[in-house]
Amino acid sequence: MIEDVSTILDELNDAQRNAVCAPSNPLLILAGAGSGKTRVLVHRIAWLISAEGHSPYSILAVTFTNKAAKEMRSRVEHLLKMDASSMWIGTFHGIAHRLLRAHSQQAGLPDNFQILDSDDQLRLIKRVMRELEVDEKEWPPRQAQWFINQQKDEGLRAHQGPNVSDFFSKVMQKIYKAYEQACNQSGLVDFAELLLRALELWQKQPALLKHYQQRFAHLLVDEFQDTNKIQYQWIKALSQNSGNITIVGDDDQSIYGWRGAKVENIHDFEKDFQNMQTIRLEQNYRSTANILNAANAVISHNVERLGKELWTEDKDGEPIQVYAAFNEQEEARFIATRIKHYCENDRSWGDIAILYRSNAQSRVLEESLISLQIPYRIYGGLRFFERAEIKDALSYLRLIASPDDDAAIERVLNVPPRGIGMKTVDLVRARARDNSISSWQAITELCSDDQTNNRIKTSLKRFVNLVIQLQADCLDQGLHQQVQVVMQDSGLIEHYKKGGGEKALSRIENLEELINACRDFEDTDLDENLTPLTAFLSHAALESGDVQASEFDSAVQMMTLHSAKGLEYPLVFVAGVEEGLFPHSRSIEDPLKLEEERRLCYVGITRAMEKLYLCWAEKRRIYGTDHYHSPSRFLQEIPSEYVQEIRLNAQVARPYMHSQPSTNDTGFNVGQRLLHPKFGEGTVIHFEGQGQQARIQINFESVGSKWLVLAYARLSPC
DNA sequence: AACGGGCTATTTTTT
DNA sequence: ATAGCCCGTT
Repeated sequence: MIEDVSTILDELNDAQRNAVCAPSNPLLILAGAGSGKTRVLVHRIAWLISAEGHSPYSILAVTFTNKAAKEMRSRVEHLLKMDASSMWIGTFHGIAHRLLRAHSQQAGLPDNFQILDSDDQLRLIKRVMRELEVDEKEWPPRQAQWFINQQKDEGLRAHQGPNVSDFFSKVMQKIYKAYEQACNQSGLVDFAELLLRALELWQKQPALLKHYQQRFAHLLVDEFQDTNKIQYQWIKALSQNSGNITIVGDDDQSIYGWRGAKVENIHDFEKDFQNMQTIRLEQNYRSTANILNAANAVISHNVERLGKELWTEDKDGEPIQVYAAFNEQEEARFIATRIKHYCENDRSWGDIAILYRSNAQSRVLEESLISLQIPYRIYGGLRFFERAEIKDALSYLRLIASPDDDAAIERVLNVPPRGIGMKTVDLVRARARDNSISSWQAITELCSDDQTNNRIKTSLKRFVNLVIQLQADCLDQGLHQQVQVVMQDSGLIEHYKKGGGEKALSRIENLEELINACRDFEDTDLDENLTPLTAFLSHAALESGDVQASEFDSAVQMMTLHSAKGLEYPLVFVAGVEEGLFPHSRSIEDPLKLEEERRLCYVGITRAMEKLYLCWAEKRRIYGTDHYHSPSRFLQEIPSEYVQEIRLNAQVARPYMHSQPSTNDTGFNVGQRLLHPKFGEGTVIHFEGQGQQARIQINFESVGSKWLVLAYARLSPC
């Protein structure tokens, strides 16, 4: 504990200080990018404890990602020089999980419930659909998954259903119902369910709610603009009485509307909580003035804003470099070359980030980096606990914890292959469905049923015995021994070894890594209410874990704009700043989605501390076909005084401001507006062929895109 | 059970 | 372009 509380306020600016020691009333901190948001949150926690004398136990701090939670915890510990491990700092899901474990009975859950990640969830949905005989071609399981999660995010149970009862909703609803039943049958809880159950716990158990309202006298919520309906309701229920709630957010950085986040929650907060105070953090400590001004200019084109303008005491810095490339290869080559030069001047690879709108863009960039021997690290992709071999091993562990876990059974019933084919699996499923029992129970029944074919019986019995044997062998074992036993005796290791080649090798390595992960876990937090195994399984599902492998090597960081939120780099490249890609073509039509794209652009720009490159390519190959794009409107929204254009390639002899893409012998240009006597106005998007054979592709407002033979089409510019 | 051909979808992602 | 997935064949 620190004696002199004023140290908490040292080195804060006025706004930050006001936020840190604001009275315990509803407090909204509108914190712009790079304005010291986390800092304020951490210092406010410290203030509550040290200056106001509140117990650390009375504080609940909620974040969205495990990374943010970890960082907050360690910074609180650092600032207060105390152990914060007993404090409740965690993700929404993590905290919901903890509550549900503590009150599983009252939440209507079995005490050994398991968590389904989205992959598990999809598999289960597929299975349910097959049982309902819903055609997967016609009704993509992904869509059903999306529907179910969306319903849950809105707080709707399967029986409540959407107001509209069109055919689509009816089918989806049917799947939702069956899925819900399957989850309950097997004691399975998906991510959205964690949140929904946690909310229902408040609603159904007023006494319990009251207890936690008193317990958590101070609630702090990070990245509030990302909360969905359920999360907000949960927060509200917990803190509305006391009003001791601090939320930190930035409506300009709301980029997850597409997955249920509601910026409107910030507005509702104002209505729902009396005496709310708003504090704006507008001084930016990250970027040069040029970068900041550009970001401000872009975001000012949005209508839906609470209003906030970042400023800095920093110097102007270098102008923002806008590079027009001929195609994506050239763009990539340019970026790689610039990186090479930058690092010759004693800068580290790790100071650099390449950001892009969609993951598909990473490939070309990667190739260029490789050819110039630049080390890089790509974010995204499969994480450790999502790898197939890991999930197989975890499924066996889940069966030890609870054999009724259908999702786990489905996964490993025939992995490694033990002669349980589709036919047998169908038999099991049918039995389970008809008798409303779990797959495990169905298998046991089939094994003792004289009707069952002997061959089938033998293979099923082998599986049953295996699981029972594993359970027995693991009984008094430590966690990592359990994993070891399971992997050996289930034949998983053997199975993957047989695969041969590079892939098999890395799989084995991963499985060995799993044992290490268990060892590490054993040394750390063991929840007294849970068996180590259950705790570990939950940990695996809730913290799927970044690939940490290359984290310590200095490498150029490549990631999507979305995953760059919260990070900062001295040098940032944004690749593919083109209409149709960024803003994405699927967002261009809808003004709300377009604003979200613009916020994404704002996030991208504000990642840069010293130097920013915005790159676009005139021609880009997407899904195997060439597309001609004009420079993104976001580029044009940056006043030219902050920008410097780079044109190395003589072929692109055109300033980005006035888009006038590639000419060819037709006399028309890509991007040009044309009038057709029948189809009306449209934009040229493509050419093909020359002379009499020349064809032109035009995106008409009335009929969409069409290929026309130039010699016959009576086109006129407009 | 393993392989291969044809078909399809393909923004963003955490938990 | 390409990866995943289904279905048919070996």
